[in-house]
Amino acid sequence: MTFTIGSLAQKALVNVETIRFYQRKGLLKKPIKPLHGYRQYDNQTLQRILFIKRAKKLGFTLKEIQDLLCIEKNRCHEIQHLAIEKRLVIQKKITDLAKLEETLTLLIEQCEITKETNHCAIVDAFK
Amino acid sequence: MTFTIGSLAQKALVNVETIRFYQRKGLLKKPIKPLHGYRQYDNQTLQRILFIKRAKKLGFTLKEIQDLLCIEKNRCHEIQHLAIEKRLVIQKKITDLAKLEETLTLLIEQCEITKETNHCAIVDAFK
DNA sequence: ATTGACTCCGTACCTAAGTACGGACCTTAT
DNA sequence: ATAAGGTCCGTACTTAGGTACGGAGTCAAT
Repeated sequence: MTFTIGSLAQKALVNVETIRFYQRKGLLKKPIKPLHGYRQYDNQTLQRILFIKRAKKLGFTLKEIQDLLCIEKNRCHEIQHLAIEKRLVIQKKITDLAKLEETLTLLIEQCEITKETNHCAIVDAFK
Repeated sequence: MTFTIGSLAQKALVNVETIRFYQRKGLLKKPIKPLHGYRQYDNQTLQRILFIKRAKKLGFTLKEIQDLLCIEKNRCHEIQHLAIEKRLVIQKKITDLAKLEETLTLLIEQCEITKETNHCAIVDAFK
C-alpha cells in the first residue's frame, strides 16, 4: 500500500513541509517520481518518520538521528554508546534542575518569613 | 570598582558580542556613555550575567530569564507567586526527564541483551 | 472540461541565541 | 604623535528546526 505525501503527513502527524525538510536534510529519501502522477510513499517511510519523532522526544538532534539511521543494524554497541551518552546529559540536567528546585523552595519559604518586613528574600538573592 | 565591556566579558567568560546581544534583548542595561571614554560596568552587571548563565544552563530561555530578572521590580508576594510557578515548571521538567531517562535505560539494557544477536533493541524499538 | 484540492520545487522567511564585520572613535604605551 | 588595541554601533551572517509562498503540474469529481 502506498500513499502520497499529504496522507503520509497526516498518518505521521507532521507537516508536509517537515517531510520535505527531512528529505532535504537526508533523513528521508525521496521516492522516485513517476512519469505521471505523484511520488508514492510506503509504510516504511511512515515508520521512519515515527522513529525520528520518538528519537527527537528522547532529546536527540536531527543530526544525531541521522547518525542513528545510518548505523548498520548489527553495530548495536555504537547505538548503545550514543544512548548512554544521551542518558548522561539527561541525568546531569535532572540533578541541576533538582538543585534549582531546592533553591527556589528555600527562597519561597524565606519570602514567607520576610513577607511583613519591607524587603524580599528573593529579590535579595538575585542582587 | 568599574570596568569596560572587554574585561566584563573576560570576568563573565562570555563573548563581548554576547553582552551587547543581551543589551539589545533587554536582559542587561547599557550603562550611560560618558562624554569621554567608554561605558563602565560594575560588579552587579557581572553578577547578572552569571545569573543568566546559570539559568540558561538549567534550560531556561532568555525570555524566561528576562521574566525572572523582571520580578525584582515587583512586590514580594508577586515574586513569591512567580517563584512558585517556576518551581512547578521545573518539577514538570524533572519528571519528564526522569521518564526519558528510564526509557533510555530500558533500551540500553535491552541492547545489552541482544548484543550478540544480529539485531538491535534500540533500532527495533524505534522501527 | 473545468474547478478545487493536492503535489512538486525552489526559495524565502521564522525564532532562538548568538557571532562576525567594518568603519569610526577612544586610550595608552612608546 | 603615532600605532596598537579596545570600544561603539549598526548590520549581516550562522545553525537548528522548521514553516510559508508562489507558480506550475496533476488528479478526481462534477
